[in-house]
Amino acid sequence: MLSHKAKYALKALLYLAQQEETHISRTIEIAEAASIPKKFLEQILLDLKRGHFVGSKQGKFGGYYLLKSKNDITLADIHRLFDGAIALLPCASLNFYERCSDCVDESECLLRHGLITIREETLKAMQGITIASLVKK
Amino acid sequence: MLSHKAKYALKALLYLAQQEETHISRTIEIAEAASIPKKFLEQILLDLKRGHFVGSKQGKFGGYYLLKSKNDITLADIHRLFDGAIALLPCASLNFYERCSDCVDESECLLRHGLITIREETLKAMQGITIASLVKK
DNA sequence: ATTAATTCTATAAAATTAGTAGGGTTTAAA
DNA sequence: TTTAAACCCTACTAATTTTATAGAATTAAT
Repeated sequence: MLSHKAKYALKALLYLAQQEETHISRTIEIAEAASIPKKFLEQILLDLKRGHFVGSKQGKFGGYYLLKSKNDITLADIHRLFDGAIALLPCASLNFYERCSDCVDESECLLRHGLITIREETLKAMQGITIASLVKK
Repeated sequence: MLSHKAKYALKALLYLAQQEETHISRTIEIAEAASIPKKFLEQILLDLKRGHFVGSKQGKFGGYYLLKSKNDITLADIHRLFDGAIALLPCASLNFYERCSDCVDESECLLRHGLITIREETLKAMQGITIASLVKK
């Protein structure tokens, strides 16, 4: 399941993607349009900025805008940024690999093999969903 | 990600699947073989029993055994029993459907459509992984 | 200077997770 | 019929994560 943070991030990105290219959106504007608590959204937008998905303009008349193309922001990206690994266990993860503390011999683990299969399929599916594909409905 | 409970459940089921058909496994035996805290495993086995995946024999020389065929226990089943919905949001779930409180009009939600696609693909993949397929390596 | 916006850090309440504790109940063997 | 060995059940707890909120600092345009 997605955290609220990830869900709100996606909704915010969808909002930005639907504005004109040159438009700069204020946090409060996004928050109201997408029913997201404003102060919470502030943090989320900063995370998206640190992840180089959005850019910002500070000061009066400032706000946020898409930095990457809608076609280059995938569900997998946002999941990883806010909710971490796509895989079902850290030992089956590419980007968030961690050994299981209760694992005796990883290469012999019956579970890991199956979970790597799942990760591959889920990842492919999540990479197929982009902000652009969602906006196009 | 899977919870420890779901992971332990899968490891316990894998252990049971590798025993002879007639063998009854004690909790302590599974716990030691699979490095699972015994008292925690007790709860998990009870949940598996309530889910009709395993059967039990009480009293002295009692224990647990597989109730369903290894081919009929899927990763999707165990995920749902311990970790709930397969879908990334409750509004995109079949078995754990819930409306989003921040959603104005669900039929118009751009996110939901994509998440239903993901759920369908993930579910198919997870239903393809059975205890039998994991044991066969 | 003033105003309006982002940025940053700290805090807090609520929920979830990962167990632990301590019995109660059932069964079978001695 | 007593006893031991196992499952069964409920409650509790400590730690972590999640979901925010608060308030001040910084930045930029007028």
